[in-house]
Amino acid sequence: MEPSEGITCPPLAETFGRLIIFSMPFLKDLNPVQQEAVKAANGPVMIIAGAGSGKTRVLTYRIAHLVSCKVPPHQILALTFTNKAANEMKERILKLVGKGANDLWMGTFHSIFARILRKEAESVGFTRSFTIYDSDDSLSAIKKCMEKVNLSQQQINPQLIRSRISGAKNQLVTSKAYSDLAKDFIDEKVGIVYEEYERALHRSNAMDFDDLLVKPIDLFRRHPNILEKYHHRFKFVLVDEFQDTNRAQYEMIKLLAQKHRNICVVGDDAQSIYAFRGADIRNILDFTKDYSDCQTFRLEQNYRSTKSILAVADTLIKYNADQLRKNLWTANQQGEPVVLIDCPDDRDEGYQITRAIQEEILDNKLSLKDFAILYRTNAQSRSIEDVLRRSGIPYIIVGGTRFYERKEIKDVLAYLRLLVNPQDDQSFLRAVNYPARGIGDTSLEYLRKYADDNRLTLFQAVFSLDKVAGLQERAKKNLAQFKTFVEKYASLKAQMSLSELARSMVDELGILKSFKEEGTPESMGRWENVHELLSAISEFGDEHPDGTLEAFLEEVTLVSDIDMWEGTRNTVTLMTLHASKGLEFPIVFIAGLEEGLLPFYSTTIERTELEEERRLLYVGITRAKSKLYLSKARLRYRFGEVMFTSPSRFISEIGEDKLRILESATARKVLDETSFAQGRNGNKHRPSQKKPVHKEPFLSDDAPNYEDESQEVFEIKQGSWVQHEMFGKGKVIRISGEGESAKAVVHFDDYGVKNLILKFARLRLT
DNA sequence: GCTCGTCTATTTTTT
DNA sequence: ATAGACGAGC
Repeated sequence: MEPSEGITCPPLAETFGRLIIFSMPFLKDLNPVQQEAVKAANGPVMIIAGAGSGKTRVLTYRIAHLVSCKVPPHQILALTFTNKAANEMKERILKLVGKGANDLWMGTFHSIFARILRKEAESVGFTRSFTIYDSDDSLSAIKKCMEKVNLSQQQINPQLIRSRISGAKNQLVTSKAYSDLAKDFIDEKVGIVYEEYERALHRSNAMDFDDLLVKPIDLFRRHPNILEKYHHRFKFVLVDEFQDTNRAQYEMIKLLAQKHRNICVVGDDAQSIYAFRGADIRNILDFTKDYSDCQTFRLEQNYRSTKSILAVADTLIKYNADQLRKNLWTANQQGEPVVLIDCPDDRDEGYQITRAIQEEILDNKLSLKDFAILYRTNAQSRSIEDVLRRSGIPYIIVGGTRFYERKEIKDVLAYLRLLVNPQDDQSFLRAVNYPARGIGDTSLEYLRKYADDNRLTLFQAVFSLDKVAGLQERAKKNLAQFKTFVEKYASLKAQMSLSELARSMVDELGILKSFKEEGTPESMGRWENVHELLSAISEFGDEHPDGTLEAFLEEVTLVSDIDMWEGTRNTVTLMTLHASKGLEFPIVFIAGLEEGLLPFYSTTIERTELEEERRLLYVGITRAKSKLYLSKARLRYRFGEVMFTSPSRFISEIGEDKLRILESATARKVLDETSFAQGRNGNKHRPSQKKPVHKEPFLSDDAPNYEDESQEVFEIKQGSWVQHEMFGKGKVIRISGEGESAKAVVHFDDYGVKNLILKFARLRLT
């Protein structure tokens, strides 16, 4: 190993002490271990950071420390898991060290290496305008490859093939090696498809997500001079969420850091929740072997949660056999007990959560953005949404059907992608007959045959239509028109702004018009989505005045759901447990603690998978700052059928002594509009003899808030103009019911018609 | 080649 | 429950 050239104020250990005092007054904000972790600038460092232990703070201060020690920011590479994490960190560093932070190389593995690959594309046999295929694109490419090698989708599920290929890539197994190693029928076939798939990608000048990690490793191994260049460039490498790295990512880090050995990884084995995607906890263990001189720091003080919450988390995670020694503790208050709400069904679960939110808001002066509702599967959001919507509680959902994966969006993007890279066969297939141009499967089959025989891409094949056997004259004409269309906009690309280009193209395609003409609610939704895409493009143009179409497309393919969530709007947030990683909320609900759902399983479950489910719940629990609610339903609709459920094993692992259990059998009746009035006669829903945690302003006469609000409620009638906290101004169309169960149908100027329960909606007259 | 109707899987989790 | 895939008929 050569001596590090990264630091211009050597020897570090001696000078740092003084430097810090003058240039880093902010070190005071750190506890002793955190300070040590920040100051250990040279050599390999591993930081085991428990949940809420100030991990991000240590990472940002560490980088700020390097910068204040005269390390040029562009020599620092920080790899994160989401764009959101990268941006947040960058902002925090900006505050600490000023503008220089803009030169940091900070981003997700995928975006950083996409950037490097664009620069070096030629060396791996691609051009710099290569397309990035998302999992959807890979899947359809794989289907095409299966057709080509005469493998029917009935024989092997294409999804299975995709996940095998992806798994192989994560382990750095090439298609050749895969085929050579194949032992059984399925693996043999996967190997064949894998090889074909690689050829297809290459021909299309496209890479899938996994390639963004694999190709750079290839590049560095084959071209030591290029690796040398990046060694020179990145003298300090930091990796966040190290527990979620896979084999390929680990190799990559190793390659990049092998010269200077200034590698710092931060992670928490207890929060590893992406093993299903190839993340390998062994990376944490291997790190200490590969870097035997590494310094290890353990951040064990939790600054986020109450003692009650942490005790629940700790009890649970102890059931995992695979874990590193760690002792998470907090100096925070004991706090309120963790609540488990036991509900008759999933609809009631939604009611109970909604009700608890309303109580918390009234009792503790909290606002909507203080609440998060977490669940295992996206499908669970529906029953909760229904109740929130009817109660007039604004909410936002992170995830679900991703915006950029919607069909209409991908259709438009396919055109934009073709303008950049006409060789992209997947985009070609998507665009060529949308909107319908009379180019059907048969014609495309002829075209594909010709392209295959002559080793051309589909777009290249369109240049010699006369040589394509079988094509009807009409199909030829239509294909030629399509070609002209793409070429026209490809050449306009240089002359128009991004948003002008997209707008005029969408216009000429008549996409918006046809959605509007169709007029169904679905097509109007699509119309809105395409509009939103166009505004996203304009916005991108405004933010990056010289941003290219390539850059926009790349950003769009590499965003995650959580990246788009700002967390600033005053609404309740709903998301999956996975998406919640790295976030925190004063009050957290985790719904659906039932066997099969959390832990999730369909048939059997391996121990390792079970442990991952446990970690997943652990992640959810440790998001909560002051109060945590768990909930379960005895009946749940799944696959459109009512299913009996049994309580999650995690509940008994946590132990009932650590939980306050609320039985909601009668609460449902209380909330039901028809019987609401009787509900106030001491129809308490808590069987517990303990004092209820909260007053029950909605159920008892002594609730002052209710009196206050009812005054307003009385004046709201049909035709009134009202103001809602979230929906803004609107006009009351109809009032139904009376007293506490009175409901209003309101037409809001900006949000359309909403059905609200007056008591909860907090409408004001305008 | 297109459209309508039926059938099917889909409900893990994601860059 | 629902959207996408697939097949039959126009």
